[in-house]
Amino acid sequence: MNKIKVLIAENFDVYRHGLRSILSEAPAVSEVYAVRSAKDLVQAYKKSPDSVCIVSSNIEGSNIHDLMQRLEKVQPAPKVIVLTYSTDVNHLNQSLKAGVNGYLMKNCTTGELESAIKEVAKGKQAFSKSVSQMMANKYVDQAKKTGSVSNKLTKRETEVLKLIVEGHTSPEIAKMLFISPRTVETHRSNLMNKLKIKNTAALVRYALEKTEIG
Amino acid sequence: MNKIKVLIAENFDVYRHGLRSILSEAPAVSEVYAVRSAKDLVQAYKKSPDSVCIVSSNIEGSNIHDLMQRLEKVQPAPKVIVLTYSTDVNHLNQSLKAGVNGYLMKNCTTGELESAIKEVAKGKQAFSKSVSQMMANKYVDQAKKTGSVSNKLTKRETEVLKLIVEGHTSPEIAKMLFISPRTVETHRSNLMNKLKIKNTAALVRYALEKTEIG
DNA sequence: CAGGCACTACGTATTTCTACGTAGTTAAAA
DNA sequence: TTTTAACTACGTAGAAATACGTAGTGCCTG
Repeated sequence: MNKIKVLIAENFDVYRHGLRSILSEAPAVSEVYAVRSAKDLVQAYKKSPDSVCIVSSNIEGSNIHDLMQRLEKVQPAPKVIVLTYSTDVNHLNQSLKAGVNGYLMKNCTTGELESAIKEVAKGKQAFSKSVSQMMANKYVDQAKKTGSVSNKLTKRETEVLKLIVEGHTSPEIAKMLFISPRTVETHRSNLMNKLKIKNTAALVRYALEKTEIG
Repeated sequence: MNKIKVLIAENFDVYRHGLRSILSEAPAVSEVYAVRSAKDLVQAYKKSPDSVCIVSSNIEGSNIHDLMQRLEKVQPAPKVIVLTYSTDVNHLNQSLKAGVNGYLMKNCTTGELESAIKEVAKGKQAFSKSVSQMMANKYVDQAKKTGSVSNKLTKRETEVLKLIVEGHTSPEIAKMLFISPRTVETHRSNLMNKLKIKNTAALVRYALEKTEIG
């Protein structure tokens, strides 16, 4: 197997230095190039489209989805590993949807990082332990929920939920959204039915812990 | 001014490498030594008690308070900068109480890191912009709250709040705590008065975002 | 076009929550 | 010892939330 070229895109100084330092010493890696922004990454990728890209979840200048599209214009199947700082489930989902090949937590070990790069270079996928455990748990959770997998909320429901989380009562929300208080309560009702939740407290907790609200 | 010795304590590989890489290149720094755990840090500190310590907020093997005490046994006024990954206000408060000299966010720049080390080496304090901004905001918030600074909750109140967050109603909580439902409502009432909060939703949000509950 | 989904709205009844009080006991602090 | 704080408990009243329905309109899709 040929040695692997790696492109790092990370706008935080310390972390970028850390990645470069570790990967420079990795035997499987031949070249390491580090940039700060999404724009620079795309530029660099044009010059060496056979690289494995390591991208920070909070990369400056783009979200993962757009970044992937830009990379795909250069080369149809870019190899991208996302490194994340948070345990935000939404971000993971978005990244997977965007088609990334790996997803590691910021606190991964040198070993995890290296093996992930090797796997992705081979065309496989790579997830850090905590991420794959989390995915497994979610899968079980979903299955438990009577099989109905997509408990996605509608726009309006999300809107209402957001206002509930912000501490507004139903009448207040009604005024804000220019709808009837009853309608707000219908939305509350539907939210709770969908989420198998029985009161406001649990609803707020759900929103803060399992959605991008908050 | 003499060059500064730096001790790094960070259990995450990438970040530790990053710090070492950056500080090795810093002109003001003469020596850099990096360890993984609190225990190792104390050991290393005994050998060079004139070092500035850079400690990860999630350092393995100790909390900040105990770590500071251990360092103080070696040398009465250890110079410690905490690097944090989160925006957790509680952790900041605990760190300040423990007597650390600096507090930086993980996403600080190379410049911020270097100048913080210089400041702390001089015996001054150093906080990253976001941290000092946040402290300023909190100060204003506190001032607004009619001067009453300590809005700490009692044990019982914390207990009740926890159960509210878990989605239990007042009657349920009453049964769990073997007290009257009215008493639970009194606690709710007191909680909301203390926190200037007007309903359950805001209470849950407060608990999840600003306390260790959840 | 028919069917499904989202959004809207209402009725009724019950439960829970919130506001604003009072007050006894106990344990710790001044 | 006096005082303070915490925990307990209750009354009354009104506001809000929850449970259980029904139903019209618009939009998109098969």
